[in-house]
Amino acid sequence: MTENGGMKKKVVVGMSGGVDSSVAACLLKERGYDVIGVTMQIWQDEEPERAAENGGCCGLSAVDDARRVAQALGIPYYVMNFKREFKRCVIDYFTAEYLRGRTPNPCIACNRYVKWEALLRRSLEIGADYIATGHYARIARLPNGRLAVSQSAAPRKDQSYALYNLTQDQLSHTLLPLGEYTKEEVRQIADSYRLPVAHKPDSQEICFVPDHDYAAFLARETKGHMPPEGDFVTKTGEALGRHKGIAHYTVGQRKGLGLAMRHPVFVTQIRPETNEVVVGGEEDVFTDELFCDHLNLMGAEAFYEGDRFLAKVRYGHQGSLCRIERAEGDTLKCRFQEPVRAVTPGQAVVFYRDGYVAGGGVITG
RNA sequence: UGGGCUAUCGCCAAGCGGUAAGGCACAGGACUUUGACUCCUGCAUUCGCUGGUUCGAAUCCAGUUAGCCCAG
Repeated sequence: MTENGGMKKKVVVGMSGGVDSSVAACLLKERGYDVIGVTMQIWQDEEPERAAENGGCCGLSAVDDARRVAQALGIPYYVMNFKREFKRCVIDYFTAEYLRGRTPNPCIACNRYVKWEALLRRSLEIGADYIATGHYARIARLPNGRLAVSQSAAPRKDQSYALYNLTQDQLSHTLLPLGEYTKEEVRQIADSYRLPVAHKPDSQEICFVPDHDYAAFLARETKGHMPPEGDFVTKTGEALGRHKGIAHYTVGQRKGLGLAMRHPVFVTQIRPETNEVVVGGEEDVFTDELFCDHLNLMGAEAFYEGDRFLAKVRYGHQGSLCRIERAEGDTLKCRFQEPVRAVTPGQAVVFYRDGYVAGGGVITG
């Protein structure tokens, strides 16, 4: 017996070796799917001893752990190499954005282009009907007929934001089995099935920059061709000191500026044209309007002036009410009811309505 | 060269005879499947230097050094 009436549906589960994706595979198997475990090799070092220490969502202990889980579940398991796609769609994008003084979100790019494009394509090629991941989010069919990612049953852990850029076609081939569970429940399930990764710590930070030093990573990627030093200035143009190069900063940043003022100072703007980093007080980092481009329509078939949404400006943002002021092509402008902190070019803005993702885009200013 | 002022942690800055506030910066940790933000913890046995007065001085006195300002 299966949930899908008769024919066993085949699903490829992207297994990172962590608890979440392991439980995702486990749950799908329980529900009667024909489950195949796959770990994507995307950036890891070849030397296992070095990579083994990296616990990230895509770390390398990854492969060992994922294989063990697959074995425990009795499902076939493969490692697929997507380094090429990852380099092009994630790392190169990540680097280019920072060099432009913007702040990328690599997880979103990885989801859209590596997991849900490269992995999905190859999964379909080997006869799968779906791919699945351990994201905390759900997928719903809306009254208008469109598919949309909706927020997880566990609000604290909701990861719908990172999936806003998926297409209708991609969603139609996607299962997110963890959407109804909380992190605690997932760990309990892992425990009850005696999965070897039940108590593995959560991943964090950028998977391909495990030491958290993204500036050093950029320097390696660019072979030292980093944007030059420049001035820290106030919004009125007063020079306050020297910065290390625009790639080292992001809007809203406080730490690492080395500026000893009477009060904390934050980056309020990065100006690539003049190589200036503008700083100001806490109040200067709030704004009530936002522009974005590369709009991806998900639950909404279009955006119109006057539409109201709850907008998230970064992963983990609780969301702020806003109203669309202009929508042209795949760009739009919205205004927030209350000022929002650190609206940052390069980051994604995701528009929610009734808990589902209506769409989202890349912040331009 | 006279006269005045100021010298306290990397920066700003309390302190005014009773045994070194605070802010910024910085470091470490927590939080976090992005960058940030936020939170917690740490951070001058010592107050330009040398003497003196005092039970006791960063705080008073003398000298000295440095910087600033006004006279020249």
